[in-house]
Amino acid sequence: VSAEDDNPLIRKLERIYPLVAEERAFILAACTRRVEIRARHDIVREGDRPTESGMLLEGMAFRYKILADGRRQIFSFHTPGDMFDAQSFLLEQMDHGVAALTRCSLASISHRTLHQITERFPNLTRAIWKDTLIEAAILREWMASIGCRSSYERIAHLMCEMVSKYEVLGLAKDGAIDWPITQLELGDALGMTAVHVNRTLQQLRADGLITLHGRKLVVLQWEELKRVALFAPRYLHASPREFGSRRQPSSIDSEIPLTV
Amino acid sequence: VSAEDDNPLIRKLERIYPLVAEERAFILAACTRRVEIRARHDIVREGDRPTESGMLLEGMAFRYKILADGRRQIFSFHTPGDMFDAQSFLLEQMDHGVAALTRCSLASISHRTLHQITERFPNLTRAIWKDTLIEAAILREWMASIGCRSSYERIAHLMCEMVSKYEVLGLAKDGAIDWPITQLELGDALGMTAVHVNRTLQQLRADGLITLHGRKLVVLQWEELKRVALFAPRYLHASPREFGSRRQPSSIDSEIPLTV
DNA sequence: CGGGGCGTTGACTGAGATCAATTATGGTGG
DNA sequence: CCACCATAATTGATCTCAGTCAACGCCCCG
Repeated sequence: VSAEDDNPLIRKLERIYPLVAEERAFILAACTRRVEIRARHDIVREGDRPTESGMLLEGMAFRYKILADGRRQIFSFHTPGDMFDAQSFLLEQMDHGVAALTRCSLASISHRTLHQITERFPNLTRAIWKDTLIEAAILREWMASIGCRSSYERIAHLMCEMVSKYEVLGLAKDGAIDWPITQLELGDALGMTAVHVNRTLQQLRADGLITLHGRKLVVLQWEELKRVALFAPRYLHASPREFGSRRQPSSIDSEIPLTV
Repeated sequence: VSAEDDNPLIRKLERIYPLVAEERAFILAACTRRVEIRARHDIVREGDRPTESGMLLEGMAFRYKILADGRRQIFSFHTPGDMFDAQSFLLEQMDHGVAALTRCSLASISHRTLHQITERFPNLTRAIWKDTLIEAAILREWMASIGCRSSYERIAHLMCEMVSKYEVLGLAKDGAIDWPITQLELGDALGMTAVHVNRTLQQLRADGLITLHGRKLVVLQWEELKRVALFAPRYLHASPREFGSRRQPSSIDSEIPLTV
């Protein structure tokens, strides 16, 4: 296992866009500075003008915004390999904050280095740009959840999304994933109150779709969960191959491999 | 007035990132093909694999997604100069559709040309990338609206946003702008029903904040509208200077020019 | 002048918010 | 190892904003 294979950002970029050795080496050399952030602490705040962009090595983080009167909206949950504030390279001032959901380990890339990448490595530039576009696509689906889906469907959909992300990372075992998200955070992410999140989770449990306790989510009925969530993973822009690991082989699956 | 000044995309990119003559010329040469689209017709559909990206010259368009059971979410409204599907350059398949709200006039840039831009014009690449990041920032604020704001605040906020956009384009006169959005579309954009949009609009009118009839929106009390909308325009990432055109000069305005 | 969107209104319903306790749970220091 | 505390989860009662259903008017355009 080389150092390159240990870098989750390189692994991610490779998944969405093949890189050549020189590009990998440049990235590897670029993300040197390491930082540790405690759970529930800010990584970047709205209004900041960062001079470097962070990349998640370990742990989970989320983006959020707090309105003038205190209401909070959470926009995304981030997993290792995510450049959660790549935008700060081109947009001087942060229009939202990023905080650690668990203890997080970060690497950072200076904006100066990112500038050099855009000057010298068009291929790498497209890869990182593409990554920011995928994030926007996920944001849109999330918005469709809040705007269109019932609270039951919303939670189911977020679970489908998180399990899919973890599977791509190889961090899901038989539909079981880490779930460090509190019910309050889940509410702020999906536009509902913690109380109603609680009742809806109980409904999902009662329906036998999931179990959830002690920061661990287990999906018991994947097909049914996807159905109720209206989950159509095209928006994740991951190659269909990457979803192949679900353990429910059937003749239909092999005939229509694009259907997830 | 040169041909360059007539191209709304160049004007927009210049606003967010200064260009040199060669870059302007390349863009100008690139957007040749013109298309006219009738109101309420699709420009691109979910599932399409475009080979060129469109740019709005005239009219208004919107992005949307329709869930499996017919519910629709509208994600954004686009004005002249917007590259409403720049993402299709890097994401092969459309995960959402784009449709014309009014009769639209488009120019298109082939993905081959965009590829050349990323190879040869890093500055231009950053400008277009930055534009896609601003769009994502607007998306996030929109999401905060649906997730956190009441329906009254939501509509007020969208109006603030649209007026601000039109002002930057020089298409707003004393708080009056084109408003070709039907109440049904407004509902699908803001996650509420047309009936409730109707009642909420009446409330905004009764409160003396706006008038709205015959595709024309007039803001009567800009400060009050911003206040109830919790409008904090940082997320638009336009230089504060660009909001200076509001016709309410006061001593305070000149002392604190950053306050919009 | 007639039809189809679009806007408007009223009555009723319901999903989810709010308020207020009570019960786990997990991390900490003695 | 255990008491302690803050945070998170859970439960019940009540309320309200917004959805649903249905009807009707208006206006533009063919």
